[in-house]
Amino acid sequence: MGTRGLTKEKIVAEAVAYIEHTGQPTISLHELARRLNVKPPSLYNHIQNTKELQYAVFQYAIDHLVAHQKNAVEQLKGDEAVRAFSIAYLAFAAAHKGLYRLIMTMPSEQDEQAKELALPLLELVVDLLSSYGLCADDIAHWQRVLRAILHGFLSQEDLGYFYYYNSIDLEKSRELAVQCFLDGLHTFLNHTVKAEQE
Amino acid sequence: MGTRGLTKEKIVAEAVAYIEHTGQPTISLHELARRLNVKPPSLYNHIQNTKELQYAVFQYAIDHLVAHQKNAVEQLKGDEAVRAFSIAYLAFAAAHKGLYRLIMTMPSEQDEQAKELALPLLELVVDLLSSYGLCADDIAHWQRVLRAILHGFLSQEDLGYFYYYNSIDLEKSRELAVQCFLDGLHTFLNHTVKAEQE
DNA sequence: TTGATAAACTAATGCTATTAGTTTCATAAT
DNA sequence: ATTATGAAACTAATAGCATTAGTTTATCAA
Repeated sequence: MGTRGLTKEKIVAEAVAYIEHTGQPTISLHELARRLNVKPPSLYNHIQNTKELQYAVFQYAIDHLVAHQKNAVEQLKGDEAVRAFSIAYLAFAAAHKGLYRLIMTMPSEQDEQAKELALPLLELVVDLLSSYGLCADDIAHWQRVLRAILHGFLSQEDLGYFYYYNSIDLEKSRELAVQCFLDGLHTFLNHTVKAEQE
Repeated sequence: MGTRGLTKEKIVAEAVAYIEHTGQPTISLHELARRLNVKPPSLYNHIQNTKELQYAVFQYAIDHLVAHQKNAVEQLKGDEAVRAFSIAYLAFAAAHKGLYRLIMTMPSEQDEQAKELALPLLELVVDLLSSYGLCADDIAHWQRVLRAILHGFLSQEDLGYFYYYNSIDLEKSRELAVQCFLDGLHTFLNHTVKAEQE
């Protein structure tokens, strides 16, 4: 009993390890305590509640996703950057199922704190689209579209909605989805340019 | 005590009413029993477990969404149909937050039963894209893309990921997303036609 | 050596779902 | 009319979850 070198960092690390291993986005305090050789209430000496733990893991997930994405688009611009970003994004979700599931279930409309934590991801996509010469508003719009496509694809996949037509190549669908975004963006840019010339 | 005219239908109806009212995708048996003036274990005379209840509500949600969508695209074809479908889809999610949340959290990769129930929705989108002259495989791909965009948009919105740049018109983003899909599809069709002519 | 503090503990509460075993009521058969 | 059966309610109990209150222990500084 007494002091055992438990810290918030170790708790979060163990939670992350579990989530990475199982693919589930959460872990119960019971299971977490068991793995740390401690009784559940002891965890409350280091964390406020499960919410705070979730925030910490969410933070970790976002940080890693953002680092992963930054690395993927380094030195790239335009379509090439968008393509690299998309491929990396989808790959991250596949490699870290539990973490991505957390990212895609965690925040809620009212939860300001969680949304703050997710800001870096948004900024990254804004940067990604900055080389197309769009105005700030349009960057905001297209940022939403790109994220909707990528996230929507992953979400449907995860939910099993793409299970039907199983035989049909998922990889090709993904490429088409990304190409669709680029073609849609190009068409928009052409129209915008034309409109400005008149 | 004794018999009170409780049925599975009434239970499901009450669960649906709660979900529609609160916007939450689930209801606890405790709350459900309370609303039906019954003790929680009594519900087990009519349902197997919460899973079965969820299936029933999910079924209801899918049926209504499909009916709503069928009605929206009646008589329409091509881009007009896609646009009407998209607008109606997004409107349904807004009007039935709880039901759509259930649709977007319920099935899981391993749950064959839930995925069966969702099939009509898939078929609807396949029909929607049937007038473009795509081959079966390409319909399957583009069906995925359209659903990814619509669902991804709703999901991000619901999660609060579009909260930033709050001032920027959500409605316009939605229109851009749908237009993006159509432009992407048109570009794809042009390329396909060209390839066939060579 | 002592005393304060941090960090563990036990015990208990209250929320879930669920099961076992019991009672009651309505209906069908005598 | 009476009785018996089965459906549908009940009570009581179990088990898993988060959480709180109150208690003990170990470490570290005075």
